[in-house]
Amino acid sequence: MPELPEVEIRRQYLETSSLHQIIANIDVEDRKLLTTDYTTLVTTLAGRQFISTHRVGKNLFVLTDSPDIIVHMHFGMTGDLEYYHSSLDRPRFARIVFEFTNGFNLGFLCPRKFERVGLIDNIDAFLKRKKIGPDGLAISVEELAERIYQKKAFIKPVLLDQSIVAGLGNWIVDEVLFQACIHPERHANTLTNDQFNQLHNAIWLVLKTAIRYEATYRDFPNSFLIHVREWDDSPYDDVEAHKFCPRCSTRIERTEVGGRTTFFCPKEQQLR
DNA sequence: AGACCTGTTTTGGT
DNA sequence: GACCAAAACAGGTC
Repeated sequence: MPELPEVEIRRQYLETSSLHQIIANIDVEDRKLLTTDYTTLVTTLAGRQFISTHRVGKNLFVLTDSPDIIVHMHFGMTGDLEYYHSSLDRPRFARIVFEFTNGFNLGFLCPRKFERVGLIDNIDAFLKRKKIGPDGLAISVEELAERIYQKKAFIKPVLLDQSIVAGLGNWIVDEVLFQACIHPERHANTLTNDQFNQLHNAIWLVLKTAIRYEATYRDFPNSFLIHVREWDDSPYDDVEAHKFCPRCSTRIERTEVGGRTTFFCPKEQQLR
């Protein structure tokens, strides 16, 4: 699921594959995926080239050779990028394709159509309008504490809220709370200073680890909770082994918090 | 008013 | 073949 680490990897991918090539056309299979009118998108971008990238949370911005023409990409839950040459190699679900004059293409893959692409003219204005908070890797402990401290809701939905801190999705929040030993239903305004520090460290650890392993979950350290998720292609034969806490061997609980599937260790992540 | 919570959207994989 | 997963936003409640 493209959360901050996956979007960072896609950013690096786009940066190494698709800069400094002139855009000839954009092929769009389903216009619902666009947040900008199709004709405007094509006429604005034709003849231009991508020159750099920027990421905030799960949002990828691709800057062009015109300062106020920026492509915004959001990868939804299954979005991906693939750079390819021949149209015969067009990947499945490449519903938006940036065609370059050199014959290469950048495909934006959208299997579930939860993805969005559009033009913006100013990144800061966009972030403000969308109420996107500081990036998970850029936020300081003080800033994090300040923002969480005033919320009364459960800590899990608070961490999922992109206006508090940007880039954390469902599995990352579970992992962060596990690493910080905080119960997902702990009320945000009851956290101690120690816990804010643990939370900040955990966010850093989880995001950095995910980026280092290019978000390939099975490669993550054994100390990670993520291995209990069934969609982790287990490298081990005994799938049952993954249903237990990697630190204390207690059976991991699966519940719903704020309408989202939640995994946690009932022994190490207790309320109060 | 504002904080919080729930429902809807979308489709492929199981 | 029904059901689940996900993020963001709309709409609801108190």
